[in-house]
Amino acid sequence: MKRKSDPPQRKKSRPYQVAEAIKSWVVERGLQPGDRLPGEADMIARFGMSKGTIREAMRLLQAQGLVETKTGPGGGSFVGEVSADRAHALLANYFYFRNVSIDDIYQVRVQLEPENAAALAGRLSSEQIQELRAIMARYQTPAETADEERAQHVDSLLFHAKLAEFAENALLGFIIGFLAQILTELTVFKQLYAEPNHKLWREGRDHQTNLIEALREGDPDRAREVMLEHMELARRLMEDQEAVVMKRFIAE
Amino acid sequence: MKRKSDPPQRKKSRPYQVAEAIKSWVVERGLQPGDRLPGEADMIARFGMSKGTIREAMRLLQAQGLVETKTGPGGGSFVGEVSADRAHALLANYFYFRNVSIDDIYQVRVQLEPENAAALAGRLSSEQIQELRAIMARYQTPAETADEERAQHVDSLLFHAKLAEFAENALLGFIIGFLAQILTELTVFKQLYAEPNHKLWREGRDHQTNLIEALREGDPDRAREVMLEHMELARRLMEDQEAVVMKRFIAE
DNA sequence: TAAGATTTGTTCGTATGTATC
DNA sequence: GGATACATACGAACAAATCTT
Repeated sequence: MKRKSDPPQRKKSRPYQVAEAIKSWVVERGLQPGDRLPGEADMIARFGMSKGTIREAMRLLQAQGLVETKTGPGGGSFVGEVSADRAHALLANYFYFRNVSIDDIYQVRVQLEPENAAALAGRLSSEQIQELRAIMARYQTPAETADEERAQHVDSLLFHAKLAEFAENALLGFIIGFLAQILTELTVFKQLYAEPNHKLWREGRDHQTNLIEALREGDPDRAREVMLEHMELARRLMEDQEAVVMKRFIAE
Repeated sequence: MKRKSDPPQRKKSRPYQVAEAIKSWVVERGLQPGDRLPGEADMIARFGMSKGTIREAMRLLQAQGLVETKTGPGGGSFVGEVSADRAHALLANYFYFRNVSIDDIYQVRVQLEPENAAALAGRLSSEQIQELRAIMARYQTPAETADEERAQHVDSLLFHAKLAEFAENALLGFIIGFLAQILTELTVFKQLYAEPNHKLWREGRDHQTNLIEALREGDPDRAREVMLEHMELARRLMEDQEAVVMKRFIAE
């Protein structure tokens, strides 16, 4: 398919082979998160390789979030479920050497956030609505200092992260959550949102209030509409900010 | 922020600490892909740790695609750029234990593919247009067998992957490429697209022909429109297929 | 082609750390 | 607190890959 003339294709290292074998093993047996994997000694015997090699293999899997290990009796390696945070971090690495502008992020957000809002209309429990209100409450009073301003922006991104968490479509939810995460880091570490524009910011809060209403009443069209306005507003707010990009490595 | 009462928080393993240190080192010095990292012997001296520990640290970084190593003279560890394929694979792991239906995928595609098409209108070189045509050429003749049918569907997904590759918005491009990748794997390994519907399929090809025209002429609105129709058609084609989800582990 | 130099890859034996009972 | 079971870490030697001459 995509090979020219069977290029070099170096032999894969043994830890790598072991890691692949373990993954296949997990898939074939349909193991679930928390299920136990063979211990070190066991693997040394099974694969006929040294302890170091086996350990390196486990590190490969650990870095991907696929296994977790514990020491002590009853310890060992277990199948792990990749957390959203870890997946965010691994994905952020991909963009580290690539240029992604704020506007690039909003180009995606404008498309997906309204869709998520619409899909959520009428499907949130009163507890979930309550959670959203609780987050909103944190930025009802006007910010006085630049630090407060930043904190409020982070909270408003948390609002979107919550909506992402509530999404039934895990794919849609992940992407939105990832974007909120990136914007949060940019807000905290860079001087994003440097110049507050209070009028526009108040408009933004009104959007969220209206959005919660639409979600509660189960009006998908209105939820989509409100969120779209909200995104377009935010995008305008960010207009000057450009070229500031994702420059970070995995946190975990 | 999110801690209850400073929970256990076990001490991090040494390889993990070393990996973190190396990442910071790369970030602080602004190292670029291909840049050389200290050799094993050097690190053993710097960190005052054993060879095995250092090697495990490198494996952690390797699994994330952040470093590459080569043996022999002039070999060693180098800063690596995370490839799209690797990022796809790492991300797919996140969805392994989560339910993502075909329709979930299309809910995102319907929003993003038209946007990408519009953004690309009038910005493709004639070489790029040629590449797209070359791919399309592969499925102009009606498929006779089920295998041919599948191969054609894979090629048509390659068409979308190419558009993703051409995207100037790396974020948008990545997501679209990821979805094309997932659908390709589902097509190849599961019996997705099992029942060919020739009439709808021909419509799909016409869409792509029209799309190329719109891209060449630099008509974003038409490009968006055509792609949207194309997506809605594809979504309808997949209507019956549901619950088939991402069940696989990392490939490379 | 072949030998030597350089750097990562692998092994084994031993010792230490850590959590459970 | 002590015994147990497990991962974690060290060090020295050897193997394999690859570049240079």
